[in-house]
Amino acid sequence: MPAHIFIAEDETSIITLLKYNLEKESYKVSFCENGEQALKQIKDKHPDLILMDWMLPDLSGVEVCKNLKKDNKYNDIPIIMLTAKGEEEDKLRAFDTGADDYVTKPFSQKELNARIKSLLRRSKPYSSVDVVEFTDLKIDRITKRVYRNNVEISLGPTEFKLLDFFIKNPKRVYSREQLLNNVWGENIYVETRTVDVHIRRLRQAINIDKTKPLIRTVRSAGYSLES
Amino acid sequence: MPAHIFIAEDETSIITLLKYNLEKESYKVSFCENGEQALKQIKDKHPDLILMDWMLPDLSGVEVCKNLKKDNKYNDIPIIMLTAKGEEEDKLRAFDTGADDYVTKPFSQKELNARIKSLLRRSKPYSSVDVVEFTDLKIDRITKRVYRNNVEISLGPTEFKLLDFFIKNPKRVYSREQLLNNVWGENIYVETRTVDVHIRRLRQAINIDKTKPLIRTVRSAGYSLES
DNA sequence: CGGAATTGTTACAGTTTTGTTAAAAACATA
DNA sequence: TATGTTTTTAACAAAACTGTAACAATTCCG
Repeated sequence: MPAHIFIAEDETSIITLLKYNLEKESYKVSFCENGEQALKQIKDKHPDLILMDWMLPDLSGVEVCKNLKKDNKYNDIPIIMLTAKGEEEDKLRAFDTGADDYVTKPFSQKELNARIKSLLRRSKPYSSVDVVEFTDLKIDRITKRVYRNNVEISLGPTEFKLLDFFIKNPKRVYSREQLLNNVWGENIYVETRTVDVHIRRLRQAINIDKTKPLIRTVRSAGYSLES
Repeated sequence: MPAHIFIAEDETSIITLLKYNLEKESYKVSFCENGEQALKQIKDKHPDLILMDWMLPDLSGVEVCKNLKKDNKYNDIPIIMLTAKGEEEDKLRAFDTGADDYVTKPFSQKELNARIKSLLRRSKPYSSVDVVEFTDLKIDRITKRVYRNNVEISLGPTEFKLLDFFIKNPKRVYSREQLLNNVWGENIYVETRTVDVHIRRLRQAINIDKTKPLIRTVRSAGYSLES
């Protein structure tokens, strides 16, 4: 289970470099080149650590940072600010907004890696984001347990990941392709019909006392988690 | 209850400055000017954070750091290295020995304060007690003895470390890689399946009177300690 | 030194999980 | 109602994963 690092940075060359470097360290990496998108994607993907450019075209990195730190759900994600300016004022402002560390461009890859490792090591073992509830469903990512009405339910690994993904954005409809990409992985070839089968297995598992269906089929579009 | 910060630093002028500054921020401050003494006092006082000079007259800061990080009781105390050298090699070595951050002298007081705040915010609650209990299990880190229902159990060194690690965060599921990193060490090459074998040995050892299983297997994820 | 304890590796068996397929069912629309 | 499309369901074989025992290498200790 590699740590997932999110990069918000508008210089393509830096992204490329970072991505190469971090993936070599076997982190899972995703990125985004502007602030609005970054905020959205971070809330969606909930990475383990964020590398954030101090300046971003539309919504500045500082703003994104502030926004995240205000939200209980996301303020535990450590953030490293990437800043081109060496001035002290900026550094302090980075910390003030809630950043956990910063590096000044151009930075040493090795040093960055060390800082990342240090932050990941220190990040809280349990945080509110690890236990997510939706209606009578509860999923604990730390203990890998799932409950319905406080009754534990046993799920296979794929079904767990599937539910975990759905619960991040309940009510949102995902196509089979989206589910394959997010639950199975990006470069894996699996039949789209396979999703149906796992949806069935998940349904079967969470439909303890034939209450509400919870997983909705949207014909010719996909599936969603409903209350 | 203000956070207690310990300073290990041999330049009196810096100590004075730091002390003045930190007490103004209403931290409780204590200090020491050489390595041997520092190590002793740290173990005695168990501060919340340490500012450690990279070079100390007798026992270097690096050595003190290493020593602390090896000890389960103290490795959760965040350490900021104070180094006069700006060279990358030193910085990296600081992180390697387990330091959580470093600043280069001369440093900005404001920046240091920010880094301290960030580290304190992020630091774990102490797992620094000698005797830890979890359900009917008791582990004494000093005497290295383990009891179940007050009956002593004999464990090999690896099994002891394994249980000790599990008991820090009971119920949390750890992957085999995480266990290898935390119990065996970071740069050691051991097959992941070896974990299974030691889990079995630990299970065998603690399953005295066939009570509860205690160690849970989470398929495709790892193991956890359960009540 | 010699025996006991500890350690990491491997192979095998047993079980669970997974993806695929095909048939049945459900749905939408003319 | 008839028809074509989409989803549900069951069954099955392949793949993945874990538990266990046995073994050799190493360390520990009297």
